[in-house]
Amino acid sequence: MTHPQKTSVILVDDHAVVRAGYKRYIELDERLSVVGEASTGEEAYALLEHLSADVVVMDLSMPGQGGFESLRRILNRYPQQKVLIFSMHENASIANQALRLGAVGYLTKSMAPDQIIAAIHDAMRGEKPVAPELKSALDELNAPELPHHDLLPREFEVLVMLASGESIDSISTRLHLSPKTASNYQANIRKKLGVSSALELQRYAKDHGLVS
Amino acid sequence: MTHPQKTSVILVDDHAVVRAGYKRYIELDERLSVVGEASTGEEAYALLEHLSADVVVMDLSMPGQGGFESLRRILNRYPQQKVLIFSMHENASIANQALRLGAVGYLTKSMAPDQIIAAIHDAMRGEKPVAPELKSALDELNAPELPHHDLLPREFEVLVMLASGESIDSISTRLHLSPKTASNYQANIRKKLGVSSALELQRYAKDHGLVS
DNA sequence: AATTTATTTGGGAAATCTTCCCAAGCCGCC
DNA sequence: GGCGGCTTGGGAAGATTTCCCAAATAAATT
Repeated sequence: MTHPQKTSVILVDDHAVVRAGYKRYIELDERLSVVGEASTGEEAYALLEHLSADVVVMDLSMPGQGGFESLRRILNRYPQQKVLIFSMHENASIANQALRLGAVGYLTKSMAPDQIIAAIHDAMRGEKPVAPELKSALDELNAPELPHHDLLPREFEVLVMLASGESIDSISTRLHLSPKTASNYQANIRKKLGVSSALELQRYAKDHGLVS
Repeated sequence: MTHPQKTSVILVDDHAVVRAGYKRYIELDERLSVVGEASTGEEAYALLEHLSADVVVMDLSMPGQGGFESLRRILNRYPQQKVLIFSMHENASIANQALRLGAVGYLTKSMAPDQIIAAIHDAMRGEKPVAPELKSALDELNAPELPHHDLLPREFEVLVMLASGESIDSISTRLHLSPKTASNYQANIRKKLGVSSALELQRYAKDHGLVS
């Protein structure tokens, strides 16, 4: 029997040298073919206007929020597009954000090349391949009983500001609160999360994907 | 005239798919040949016992301090070895640390493939190729009038501990100081660096490559 | 050797921040 | 209307930070 038709793939990675490696491996599988390449999210977005592909395999190489922003825009315009993130970052909270945005899977560099190929086929079959070393961390991250889930809305807001380095004074000004109130929020947040310093709080927020 | 002999290269990167890309590009240049590959620093170190190469091209892909540690060990054992760092991180302070450790150059993923090839030849010629977008930042970083250059030795030590998240208490214990003294150091450090909170201090240290 | 100079160490006192407890105002809900 | 949860901040105690200063030690200079 002749197999139906090849799965088409677009590669997005700002590293030409890396794309060459992906391509070599992907094309070792005769059921796959790389039909396009892009070196930035914007380029990928533009490319999709002219060219459709079954799967977009894309790095999230993160100069700031860049990778996420592109993912958001692509999925906004082409909600059915299967986008597989293939990131350098083995970070559950980044993976979590990407999957929430609608990526169909999240792979990491530490996976063996054939696992990556397998993941592309999995995605075509409707599965949501995730790097095995992130599976448990992801479940953990989405567990409903995490400490920060019972922060009050306002507390959460303050938490994010604190974790991104803002001072009590700046927060109280921006939120039109008395420094006293902001400080009280901080104390409550720290108690609920079980941390005792600004740096621990920042680490908590980073680990749980509340700030980048 | 027949050219002398090929420049031999060992590739070190924990991403098989990336190594494939490097290799493809490097071998497009007939004056270069990839004589070995390794997927970890340890492997590279072991490989060098059996195999010598003109240049080791190595990622610093940083699970913790891993990349630096390997670089340190390799250069300790083979001080003449030319090691070219080819990192994903366009971060001047990381580059700075690597170069101080004795790497012969620092390239980044955003460089064009032919610049990378050129850099390998540069290194063979005794030059120290550095990614152009990092040049100025590196000069900046090594400028002698940076605030942290006039910290006292002990202050510097405390700075590093503070920046990596240790509390005053933990520092005073580990350093056999009174909490009072540690706290005084903190105040002096903050004044000299012109920061006013733990997070700002951490950011300063990160930006200047004092901690990772 | 004697003297300066820089560094390390911490106390005292005041200022500032944090914590803990509590209460008033507000909003939605039954 | 009354109850409950959220937001807002005061009061007071406690802890930390800051600033100033001084003794002890080490290093450098003459």
